Amino acid sequence: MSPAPRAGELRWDIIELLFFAYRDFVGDADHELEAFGFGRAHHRVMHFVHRYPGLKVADLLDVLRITKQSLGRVLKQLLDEGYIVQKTGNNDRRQRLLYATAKGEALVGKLAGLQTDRINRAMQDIDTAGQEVLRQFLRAMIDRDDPDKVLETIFGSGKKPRE
Amino acid sequence: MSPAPRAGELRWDIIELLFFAYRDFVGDADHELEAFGFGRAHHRVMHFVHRYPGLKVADLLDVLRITKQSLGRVLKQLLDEGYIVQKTGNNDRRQRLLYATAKGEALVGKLAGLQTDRINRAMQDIDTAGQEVLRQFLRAMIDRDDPDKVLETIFGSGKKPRE
DNA sequence: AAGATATGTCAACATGACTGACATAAATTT
DNA sequence: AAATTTATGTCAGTCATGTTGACATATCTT
Repeated sequence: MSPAPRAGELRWDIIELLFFAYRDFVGDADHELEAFGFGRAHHRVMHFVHRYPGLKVADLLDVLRITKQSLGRVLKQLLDEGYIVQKTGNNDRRQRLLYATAKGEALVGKLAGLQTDRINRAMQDIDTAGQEVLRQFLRAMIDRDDPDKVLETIFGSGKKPRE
Repeated sequence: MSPAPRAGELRWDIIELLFFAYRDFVGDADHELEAFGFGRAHHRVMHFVHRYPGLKVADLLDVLRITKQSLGRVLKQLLDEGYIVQKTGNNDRRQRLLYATAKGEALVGKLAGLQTDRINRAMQDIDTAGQEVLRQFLRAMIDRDDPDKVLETIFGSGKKPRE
């Protein structure tokens, strides 16, 4: 009845640190995106298309976990403005494989640069072993049931999509 | 020894891990919130009111970095449904100090329990030193210029707001 | 008494989610 | 060959949560 759930056991500190850390982490990109008239949705699409060239629309929907209607608007803008191109699939001509253009790569790189600066700053006093603990933690925070194509790459072979 | 990236290299791996880890982390709460007809906005408000009892409305606006109009709708629902109560400030009777009710604490505790389960799972193979590295990293990811009242508490004295 | 501050509220609007329905082209199955 | 399924795109409407601007009220400060 009186729940008093597990008063001493709750990880309030980590929960809060994750909130603030992620807020400021995405804030770096948000600021820059304004200048382009884009939002977070555009960033996420650009990021994964750049990192996993030739991604199918269906794969992207899986990764982002949004509906095709929602993706449609954002993707259309990125196509119209020349940040992404589509190529018809070789085996299956219904598929539209997605690739970042040079313009798209430049944008994604700029945003990743800002976020990398923050990460490097936060890691500067952490040795190599500590950095590996960090990766281990972040990977273990991610659901592994029903992984999408990107997570399969991240977890499956350790093979990296780009250098 | 994973090669520490040379200057100029981008931290694609960490950027991506943060995206997926945070998505699944907040996903735990999102799912549960649906049953209450609430969203993330309600969760954030409940969390900080619970953790920092007697928080002023203005402080909450600072922490959440949203406008009072946006907060207003969410806060009104939480007040109407009895998850939060307001008390007039002692020194300054214009202030409305916010407190979680038992009902509110139960909800926040439940959500924190779900997230704590995930954190514990992710930390199970990490020793105490590693866990401290983790906290250090997350703290270093947060902007420290212009800290709000909550961040002052987190950074300022190390004094914890609750057990 | 006048002004500043803390809060609340009305109205309008933007973004990025959602559901449901339907269209087209291409692949697959019968 | 015809029927069905799949991959994608699109129209229309809704919802949640953010925004700006204007204004009201109570209370504190000067």
